[in-house]
Amino acid sequence: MRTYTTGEVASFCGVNFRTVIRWIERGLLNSHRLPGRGDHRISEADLLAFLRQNDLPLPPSMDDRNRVLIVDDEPAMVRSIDRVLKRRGYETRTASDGFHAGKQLVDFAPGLMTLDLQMPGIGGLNVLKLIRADKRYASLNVLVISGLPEPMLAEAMASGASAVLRKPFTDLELESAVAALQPQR
Amino acid sequence: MRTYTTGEVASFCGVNFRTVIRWIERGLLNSHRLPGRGDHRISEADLLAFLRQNDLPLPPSMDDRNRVLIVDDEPAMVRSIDRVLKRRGYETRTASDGFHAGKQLVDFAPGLMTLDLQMPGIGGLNVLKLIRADKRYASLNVLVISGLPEPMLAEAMASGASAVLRKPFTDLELESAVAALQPQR
DNA sequence: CAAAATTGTGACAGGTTAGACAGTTTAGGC
DNA sequence: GCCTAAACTGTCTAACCTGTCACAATTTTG
Repeated sequence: MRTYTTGEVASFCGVNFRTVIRWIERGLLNSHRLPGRGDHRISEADLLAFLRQNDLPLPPSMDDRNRVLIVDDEPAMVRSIDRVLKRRGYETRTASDGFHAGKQLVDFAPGLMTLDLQMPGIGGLNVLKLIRADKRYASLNVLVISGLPEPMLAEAMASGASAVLRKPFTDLELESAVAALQPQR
Repeated sequence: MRTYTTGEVASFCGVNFRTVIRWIERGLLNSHRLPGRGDHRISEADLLAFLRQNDLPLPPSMDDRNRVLIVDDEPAMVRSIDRVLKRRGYETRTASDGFHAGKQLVDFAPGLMTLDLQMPGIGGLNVLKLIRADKRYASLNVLVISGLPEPMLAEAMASGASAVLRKPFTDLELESAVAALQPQR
């Protein structure tokens, strides 16, 4: 389960971290503390409870589990992945080029992105590297899907892929690859 | 997303903070409240909706007319445009590929985008078409900048460019092209 | 047309807390 | 193992909240 620091909670709520600590001291928000400096760590569940209790808006990043962004330039492949994931209850969006991928990434705020390495133009590996260079997408899972040989897949893992899936794959293999990446909250 | 306090909204609108609270109480302006003292926090979207609804002027930081996104794959050209526009008081960001352009478009929410047609990968014309296919960017001005021959520029206009600027151009030509596109609100 | 009622805004007071600052320590990244 | 960004504590100030009142502008009524 993910935990948040006081600073993260503070920025979610648009307040100073000092205020978050006061909420904790007053018992409004649960936390546990690290030895050492006594850092607070707030579990996602506690934060969610607090936000709901006070009618505060959820940070979009906390609701992203259900959203999958499918990035692939072959329409047939997009449709195939889309069908499988929709059937499993995921909310999906698709992008078939780097521009759309970047746009959807911010707009849609997916929790998971499936990424074909053979993208026209920018290339899937570069998209992956750009994402990993941006802290805000640190928690985004990227499932690289490709028919390229093993060394390329290994490079993708080295560049920050959360997992890779070799083409061709069965529906079941896709489903389990995606399920394996779902954070257990 | 940024949030504002009643005091900030009050100073934007030139009224007493007490009045802002009354607007909220009357349901004219949405807000959520913090535990503790019960401070109001107004999201940028809610504030924007309220200001538009009542024909109030936008604070400069929320006014997208001040923001220009420069999209060009040649670093020298980017710097040149950037320098001219910064000097005129615009807030600028740059992108040198489709992916970044898409990301900045959502993140930065510019009022104007300068776009080079010869982009690596996706191609500027396609970027333009994608933008025009998205209703949310209907009010975004796109200034196409290119050294390509007339027929291509005409095609850009047909694809939704707000204006075109032929390379090479002088600083003054750029300034007036940008100024001509500023909507008079 | 004038007086009265209504409505909206600002001002003041009293209570409470969020934010800023300074000084210190450490968790996390390389 | 080192370095930096980010966390902690304590304190003070500024900002926010509520309630009430006065005043001005607008609308209604006589």
